Amino acid sequence: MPAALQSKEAVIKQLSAVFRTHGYDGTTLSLLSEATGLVKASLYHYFPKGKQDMALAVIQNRTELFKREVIEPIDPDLDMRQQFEIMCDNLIHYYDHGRFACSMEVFSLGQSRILFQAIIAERVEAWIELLTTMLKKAGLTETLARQRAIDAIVRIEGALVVARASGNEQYFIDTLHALPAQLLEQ
Amino acid sequence: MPAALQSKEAVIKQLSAVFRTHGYDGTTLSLLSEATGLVKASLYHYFPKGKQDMALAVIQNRTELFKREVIEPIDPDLDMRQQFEIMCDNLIHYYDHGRFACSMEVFSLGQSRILFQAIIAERVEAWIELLTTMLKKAGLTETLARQRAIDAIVRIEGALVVARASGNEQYFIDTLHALPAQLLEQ
DNA sequence: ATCATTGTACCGAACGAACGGTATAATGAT
DNA sequence: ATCATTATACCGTTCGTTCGGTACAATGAT
Repeated sequence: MPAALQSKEAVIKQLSAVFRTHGYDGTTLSLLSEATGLVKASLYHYFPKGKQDMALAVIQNRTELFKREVIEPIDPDLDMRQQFEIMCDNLIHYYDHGRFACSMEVFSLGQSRILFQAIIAERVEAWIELLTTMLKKAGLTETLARQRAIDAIVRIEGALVVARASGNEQYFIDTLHALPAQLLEQ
Repeated sequence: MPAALQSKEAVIKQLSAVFRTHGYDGTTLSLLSEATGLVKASLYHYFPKGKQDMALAVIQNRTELFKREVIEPIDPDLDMRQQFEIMCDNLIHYYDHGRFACSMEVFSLGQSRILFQAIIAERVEAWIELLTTMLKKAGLTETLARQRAIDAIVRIEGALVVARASGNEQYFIDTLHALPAQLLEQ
């Protein structure tokens, strides 16, 4: 068989940038074609069910990337403050310094909201659980840990929106730099 | 002349719900027609330049609504803590209890990002200034006031995203109820 | 070592449907 | 009679999707 011009993961990452810039409904096959260098028919070779398949691949890729590049690199032997600092640095890269929206944000708008509602909701709750566990390890009570976990995700998502709406990515960077201290304060 | 079946503001409010649910690119004239009960020709009678005009009307309506229903009802004689509490209650209604996205969020995605970038960025900055002024009145330093102002907007926008992504509007309500205390703490 | 076969990677052209938008005639309250 | 408003029909374009196919590398019987 012929060698692929680029790996499937490389293709998905380019799809990801388009979906996260234009949203699901705003993303056209032409845009995806332009971004990947593959014509529409070729995209259907990789993703037989079309646009839905591509969006799903992006969601799965983002989920995996989150684990691999945000969570797993955190050394569990460090103290919790340092762990949160590393996590936030990783998040800045994961979200491309605030240049693109969060996949959970864009896929909860329009048509894609109905298509991916369940899987996105699951990811939000899983993230809340993860942060709650970390914050309990840092010594917070169950209740406070959960509150702060939600607040952290709220801040991250909000910072992405504010950065994009204002055209100033610094709002995102600053928010994430402030986060570790805020999570653990008092 | 024949009386309009509904006021222009009523029409715009229905357009608003569609745009804030589907985003600019995801909003079709069919959806807008369905939501308003007006056929396409009628929409073009009210908004000669079409979809762009309608989106612009929504942005302007939201700006005005924000002033009229969020800010102006705040009694400036109350102490600042109470003023923030009223503002947050007003915001819960302004954002329809988290049922729809923020117009600044959706219009900073896809095509509309290019179309409305400037006007949306202006609105974000104006909101930051407004909150900064209020927080200085509450006794905070310029620097801290501005930080907290940004943080408040970040939290509001983030809470809308988390509520929508998780399908649980309570995340929005809870975040807004916690906000007044957080703005003024220590 | 050869070569027909197979499976993967990719593409050109076209599909019906829906898109945003427009032209124009009919409607009906003043 | 006027004129804001709406209905109908239509425009060109682009949408997501599909079909028929080519290019090419690995395979395996000879």
